Amino acid sequence: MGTVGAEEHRGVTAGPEGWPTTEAEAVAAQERLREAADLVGPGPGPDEVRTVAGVDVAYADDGSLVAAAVVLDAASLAVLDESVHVGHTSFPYVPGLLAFRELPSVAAALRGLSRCPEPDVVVCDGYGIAHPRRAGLAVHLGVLTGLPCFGVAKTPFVFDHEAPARERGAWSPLTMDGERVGRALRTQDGVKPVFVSVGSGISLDNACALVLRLAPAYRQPETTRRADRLARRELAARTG
DNA sequence: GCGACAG
DNA sequence: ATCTTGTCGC
Repeated sequence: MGTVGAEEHRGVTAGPEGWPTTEAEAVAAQERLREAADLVGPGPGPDEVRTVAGVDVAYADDGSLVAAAVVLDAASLAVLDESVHVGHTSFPYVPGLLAFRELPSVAAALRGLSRCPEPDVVVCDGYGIAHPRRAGLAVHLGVLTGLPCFGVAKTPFVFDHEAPARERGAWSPLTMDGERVGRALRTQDGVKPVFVSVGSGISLDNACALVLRLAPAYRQPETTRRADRLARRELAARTG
């Protein structure tokens, strides 16, 4: 259980009051967080979701970063609102503690949404309860914002799963110690699946149904693609 | 005990 | 995450 590097400590004042600055504090915060997550309510079903937000962060070599939030119309996938937050890293990347590196900036980007400040659902780039302490990025953001939230990751991390059938829509359980923590969901025929796990305020069924609507043409949901593109474009514009 | 490990 | 050209395929 080490301490965060000294250079990484600078700037933590920019984060929320009481935001962890060491790995030990972060782990303790996650233990408390899992209690606050809503893993019961099914949340909004596919036909009840009008607006969906996607968030992502892009990093530069010098420690600067750009967090982006994009809100899409769930039916047409048209962009309804966009927001970026420019900042710098205040916590290193530590497997299992990604939220402490990304969330302060992501929260800031969400606060910057002016046209559509309260989307029906938020989609994260990473995991929810599929996490060593059941407190991944999406759980954290869901509790922090009070909005239904789930995660869509690109790699299996440390979980087990059988390959889902080849067709779009096919899925198989993502497990950890025999416990179901998410799903490997095929969003395109013959393309590697994405890994969906609940954060808070929405069921796994509803999350997966929404992911399929958000991914009509590519592996990843449009929310993530749009947020990723926006963050990179803004970072490039501020760099060389 | 050590290493691997979302982005 | 980021570093990076061409290349195979619809």
